[in-house]
Amino acid sequence: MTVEIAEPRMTRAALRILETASELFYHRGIHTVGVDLIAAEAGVTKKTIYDRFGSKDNLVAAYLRARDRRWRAVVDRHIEAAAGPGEAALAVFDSLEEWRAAEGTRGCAMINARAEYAGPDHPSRALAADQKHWLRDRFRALVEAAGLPGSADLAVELLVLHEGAVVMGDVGELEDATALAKRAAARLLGL
Amino acid sequence: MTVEIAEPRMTRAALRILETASELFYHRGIHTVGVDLIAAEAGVTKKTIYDRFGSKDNLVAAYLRARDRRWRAVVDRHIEAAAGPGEAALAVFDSLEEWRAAEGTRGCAMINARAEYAGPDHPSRALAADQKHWLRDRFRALVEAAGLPGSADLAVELLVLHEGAVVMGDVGELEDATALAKRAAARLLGL
DNA sequence: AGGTTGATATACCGACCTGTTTACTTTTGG
DNA sequence: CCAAAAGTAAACAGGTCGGTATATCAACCT
Repeated sequence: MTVEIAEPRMTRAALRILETASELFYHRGIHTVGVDLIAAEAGVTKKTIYDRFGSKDNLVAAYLRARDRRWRAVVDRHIEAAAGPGEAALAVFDSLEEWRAAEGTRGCAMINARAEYAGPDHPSRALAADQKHWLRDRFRALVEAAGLPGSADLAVELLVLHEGAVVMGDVGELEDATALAKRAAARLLGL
Repeated sequence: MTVEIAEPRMTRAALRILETASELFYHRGIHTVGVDLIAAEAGVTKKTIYDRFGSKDNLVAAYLRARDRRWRAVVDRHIEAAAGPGEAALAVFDSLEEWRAAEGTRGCAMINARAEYAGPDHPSRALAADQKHWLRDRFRALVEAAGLPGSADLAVELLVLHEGAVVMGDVGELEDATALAKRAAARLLGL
């Protein structure tokens, strides 16, 4: 159930558009950021945006997809750098801290996009499901490799902890939520 | 740090407005629901809405506040019905299932509102912080009453689990996420 | 009885937002 | 070298949305 969207031709201007749109969308929300603002901020005309991306919706989808790709790369890097499968599962929580330090603390872009576009047809729905399933499968593979029983359930538990940490890192000034989530994950894994 | 908003006079029409607005806001998102739609759906004119609530922002704040009150009542009922403090902490996860069965599965209204209104001044920010702090404090009191050490950290861990369960109950077709979160909470509590 | 209050009905305004169009200039690759 | 592709510039179209104005009607409470 992978999600496919027609990839626009990524010219230099298109890259600049995507970068600034990503910044604006994530930090200010999608519906509050107009195409005109993106054009002005990227030093580009609206025509170029519509020539490259066709519609704001397509630009939003491209933003979510690109961000997802970058995030998965960060997670994978932390997993591969870990000493063993158990440590790798915990390292995912470290990747969250690194990701947040670099990207900001406005929660999960997928979840936020879902909140803005409630309809069942918007790409953000499928993209978010994809992303969460991907992380759950990563957790499951690691838990299995660690030789722990009940890997399917345990993977979902880790996923829930992770998503909770993502949310609570934004709301309510609980900066140590991620560290505590990691500690809780370790106890759940018996480490 | 409680949040105060001028309470509008809750006439019968105002109640109908608030009810239908709550339904629409939660299930379709806030910015996609126009004031005209709310008026039509509630069988009320726009003037009545503005006479009662003054602005859409005020209506949104009233929606979030009312929903928060109802939710806290459900949680408290489950806590009070539990046999002991440990069971009460776990019962919060049962209250989530009841709440979701009655209200739907579009995640936390506060978090969703925060996603739509990114600005630091919007009431949803303070309201969400309030709500999460309230639940954390409930958890902390219960963990303390159960005589468990490290109650402050444990409370945050339970809160993270809870918020993760709220999110994952919506995204990614993981219906058992809440039950698994409860199981994980039990293990973290040593129950 | 009558004035205050709540509500209806309807038209309207200004701002904003997505998307298009036309005409012109720059870049770039075969 | 030159044509195709990419981008600039600026105006405009069509629609939506939050909010206001005016005039009218019905209920309620001293």
